[in-house]
Amino acid sequence: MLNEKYAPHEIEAKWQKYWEDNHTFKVEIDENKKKYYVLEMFPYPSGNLHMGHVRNYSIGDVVARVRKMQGFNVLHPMGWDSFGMPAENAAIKHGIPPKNWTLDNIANMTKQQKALGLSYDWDREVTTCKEDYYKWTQWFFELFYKRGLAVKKKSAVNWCDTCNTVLANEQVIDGKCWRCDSTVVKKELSQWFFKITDYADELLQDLELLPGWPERVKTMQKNWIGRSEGLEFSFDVPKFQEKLAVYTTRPDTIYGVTFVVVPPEHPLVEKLLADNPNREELQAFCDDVRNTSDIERTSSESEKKGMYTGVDCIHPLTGRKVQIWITYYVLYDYGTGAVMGVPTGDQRDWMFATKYGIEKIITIQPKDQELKLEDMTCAYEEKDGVLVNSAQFTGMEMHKAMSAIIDYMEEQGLGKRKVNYRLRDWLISRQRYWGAPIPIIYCPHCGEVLVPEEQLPVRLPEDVNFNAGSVSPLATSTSFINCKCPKCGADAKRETDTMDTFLCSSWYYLRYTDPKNAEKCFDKDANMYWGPVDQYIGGIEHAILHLLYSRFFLKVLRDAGLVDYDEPFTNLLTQGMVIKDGAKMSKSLGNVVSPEEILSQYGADTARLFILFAAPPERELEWSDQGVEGSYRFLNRVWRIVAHFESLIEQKVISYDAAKLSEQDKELRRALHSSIKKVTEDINQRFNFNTAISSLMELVNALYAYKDKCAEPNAGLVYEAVSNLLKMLSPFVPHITEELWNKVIDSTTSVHDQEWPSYDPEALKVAEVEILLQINGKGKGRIVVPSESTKADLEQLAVTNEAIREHLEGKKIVKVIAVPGRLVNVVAK
RNA sequence: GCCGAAGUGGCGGAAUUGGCAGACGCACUUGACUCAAAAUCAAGCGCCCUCAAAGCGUGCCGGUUCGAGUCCGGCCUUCGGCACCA
Repeated sequence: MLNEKYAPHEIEAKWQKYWEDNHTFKVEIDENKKKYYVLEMFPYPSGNLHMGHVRNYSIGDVVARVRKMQGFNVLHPMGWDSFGMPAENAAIKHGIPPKNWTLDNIANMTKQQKALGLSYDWDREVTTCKEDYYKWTQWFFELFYKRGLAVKKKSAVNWCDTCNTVLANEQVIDGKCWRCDSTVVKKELSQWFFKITDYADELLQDLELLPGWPERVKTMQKNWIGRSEGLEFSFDVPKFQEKLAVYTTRPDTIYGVTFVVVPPEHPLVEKLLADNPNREELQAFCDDVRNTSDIERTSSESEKKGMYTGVDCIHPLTGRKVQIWITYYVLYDYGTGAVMGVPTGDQRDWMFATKYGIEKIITIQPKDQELKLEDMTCAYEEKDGVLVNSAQFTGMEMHKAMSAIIDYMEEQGLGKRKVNYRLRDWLISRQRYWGAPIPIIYCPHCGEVLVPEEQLPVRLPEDVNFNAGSVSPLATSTSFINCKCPKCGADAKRETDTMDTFLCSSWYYLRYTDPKNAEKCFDKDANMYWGPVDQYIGGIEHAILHLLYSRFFLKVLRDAGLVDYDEPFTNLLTQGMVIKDGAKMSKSLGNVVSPEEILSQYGADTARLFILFAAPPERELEWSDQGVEGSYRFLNRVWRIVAHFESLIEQKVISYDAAKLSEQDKELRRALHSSIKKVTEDINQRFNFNTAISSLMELVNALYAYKDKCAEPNAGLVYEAVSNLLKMLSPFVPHITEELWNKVIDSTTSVHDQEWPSYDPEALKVAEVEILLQINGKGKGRIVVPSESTKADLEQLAVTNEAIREHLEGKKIVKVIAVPGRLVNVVAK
C-alpha cells in the first residue's frame, strides 16, 4: 500500500542504500551486448558540488539510464581530477597536508553525488593523486620521452607570479592566468614540453571525424591550431655575410617589399648593434621594448614603434636594397621571427611606412582600375586583384600569382613552401608540489636519465616546505632530490618539477575501462571493448584545453599501439552554465544556490527534474526557485495519480482488447503512445530532455482527465499507461519511480531493469481530424473530416463549404491547395 | 577585424520536413473547497479594443511562396572564442 504522501527523503535514502548494497550499477564486459560509454567530465575535488556539477551529472545519468534500458551494456564511471593548486594553497594557508585536504573533499563530494542517485559504477572510481594512478601518468611521460615527444628546452615561457609556476599557452586567457587571473609575464626558462605541434596537422584534419561535436568547439580548436600556408625565403645581408629568413602568406606581394622588421630577441640583432654608429640609441630602444609588458606588446591598439638599424639587405628577386628595422610588433616565436614589410599590401605595414617615411611600391591593384600612390590612404587589402610592378608576374591574377611565385622561388632555390601553426608546444612542467613528479634523474655523468619503469611511481615526499618561494617545494626535500643514477650509480638529483594536471586528465577516460590493473596502464582488450567514449558531457570552458590535450594524448597512444582508434570522444555535449538573476552564480554576487540546500528541501528527484526541464542541455539555465517548486508539484501529482489507480492496478490485469475500447480509453491510449514516441525521439535524436519531460507531463495530465471523465476505467489500459509512465520517468527521477514501481507494479523487479517501451503506430491513429480552411492564407473556418480524407476530398469539401462560399462571393478561385490532416487553402481573386 | 552561436508572451521555453505561432511549466487573475490560510481542483491568460468583430504579432528591411519563426539577400543587437600569427 502506498503512503498517502510523497516523502522524498525517506524513499531516496532507502533506494540509494539498496542500489549501493546490491552494486546495481556495476558493469562488466559482455561480448554479447553492445557497449555504450557515457562520461561526464570528472570534477576537481574543491569540497562541494555546485549546480554546474548537478546539471552535468543529471544529463549524463539520464543518458546512461536510458541506454541501459535500451539494451546497451553501459559504462558510466566517476573519478577525481585531484592534483592541483587549491590543495597546495590550503596547505600553505592552514597547514593541512594537500593529501588530507583532497581526500576529505573527495569523501564529502562523493556523499553529495550519491545523494543525487547517480548510476555510477563506483568500483571503477579513479583518483589522479593516488599512487596507483599517477604511476601510470609517469609511465606515459616516459612513453612520450622515448618517442621524442617529451623534451626539455629553454625558451620564453609564461610565468604566473601568484601561482609561482609556469603555464601552458592554453592556460593564459587574455594575458592572465586561467586559475588566479593575475597578469602573466614572460620568463626565459628551461622547461619540459610535450611536442603537440608534431600532431598539429592531424589534430586539425581529424576534426572532420567528429560530426558529433558542436561546431563551435571544432571552430575554436581550428582557430587555436591556426594553420597557414605560405612561403619561407631569405634576404641576403651582405654586411655580415648572413641570411635573414622571413615567412609570408602573401608571396604575391613580394615585389612590394621595402623593409624587413625584426624583434629585439632576433639572433641577428646582436650583430646589427655590434659596431653600429647608433648603437646606444638602438640598445636603449631594445631595452625599452623588453621592459614593455607582453600585453602591451601584442595589443593591436598600441602604436607601431620601430627604429631603422642603418643596415640593409638585398631583395632576392629585384636585387634592391631593403631596410632592416627593429620593432616589437613581431612575434619572435612564430614563423622565422622576422617579417617582410609591404606597405601597399598590409595595413600595419602601411602605417609603419607612413610613420617613418619608408618607400611604398604598388604591386597589387583592382582588375579594372589603376592605383596611384598619391590617392591611396590605406593599404590595398581586397580579396581580388592583379599584379603590377612584378617583373614577369605583372598582369597575373593575385591568387594564381601566389602559387606561381612560390613555384618560381622553389625552382630558383630561393625559398620554399611552408606550413605554419599558431599552436605551440605544450609546456607540461610546473614548479609546484601537488602533482605527479616528472620521472627524470639528472646525473653528473650521464645527464638526463629516465627513472626505470620498475621503480615507478616516483612518490611525492611529505617532508617538504610549501613556502619555498620560486623553487618547487620538492626541491626542499633532501630525501626526495638525492638519488643514485640508474645508469652509472653515481650520486644524482631528481627533477623537482611536477606535471601539469591537464596531463593527468588527458587519459583518465582510458583508465576507467580497466581501473585496477596493476601491471599495465590498461588492458588493450578491455579498452577495445569499451572505447572510445560514445558520449562525453562537460562545460565549454574545456573547448581547447582538456579536449585538445586528450585528443593529442590518444593519438600518441594509438601510434604506440596501445589503442586502435583515432579520437577519444565520439560525441560531445557542451552543457550551458547555470545562472541566476541573469549572471553566473558566484559568491561575490551572492546569487549562489547550493545543491545541498535544494536536496534537503525537496530531494534529488525534484532537483534533477527541474534542472533537466528548465532548458535544453546546451543552453544557459536560469535558476528559478519557483520552477523548482513546480517540479516538486509535478512529482506529487504523479504520486497521487498512481495512488489513485493503485487498487485497480493491483488486479494485475495486464492486457486488454484494443478493439473494445471506449472513446476515453482510446484517447488515453493515444496520449500514452504518442508520449512514448515523443520521449524516445527527443532523447535519442537530440537530447532534448526538456521537451521529453513536458511530454510526460502531458501524459500525466491525460491520466487525470481519464480519471475524471471515465466512470469505468479499463484496468489493463491503466496498467499499461502507469507502468510505461514510470519507465519513461525513471531515468529522470529514479527514486520516486522505483518506489512506485516497487509498491504498485511489481515488488520483485526494479523499474531500472525494464526495457524501454516502444509505441504502437496503430494507437496514434485518430478517426477524425480538424482541418483549417483558409482563403489566401488566412483562416476562415474549420471542418472535421475523417482522418484518411485525401487531397481531392478536402478540396471538394472546401469549395462546397458554406462559410468559404460566403467569403468567395464575387471572387474567382485560382487554385486550391490541400494538405491532408492539416489545412486547405483556397487561392482566389 | 576574423570565427561561432543566439534574438519568439510578464518569465523559462515549444513549434523536429515551409502548413493553425506560443506545447509544457512558472508567474498572474477569477472561481470551487475552507471559519480562514496552505494544499488541491476548475477556468482564463500575446498585443490592440469597454466587449465583440476586425486588425496586428517570432530583432529590422526586402525577396521567394498559395502559405515563412522556419528558406534567400541585406542590416541591427546580444553573448562567446580568437586576435599585431605576417
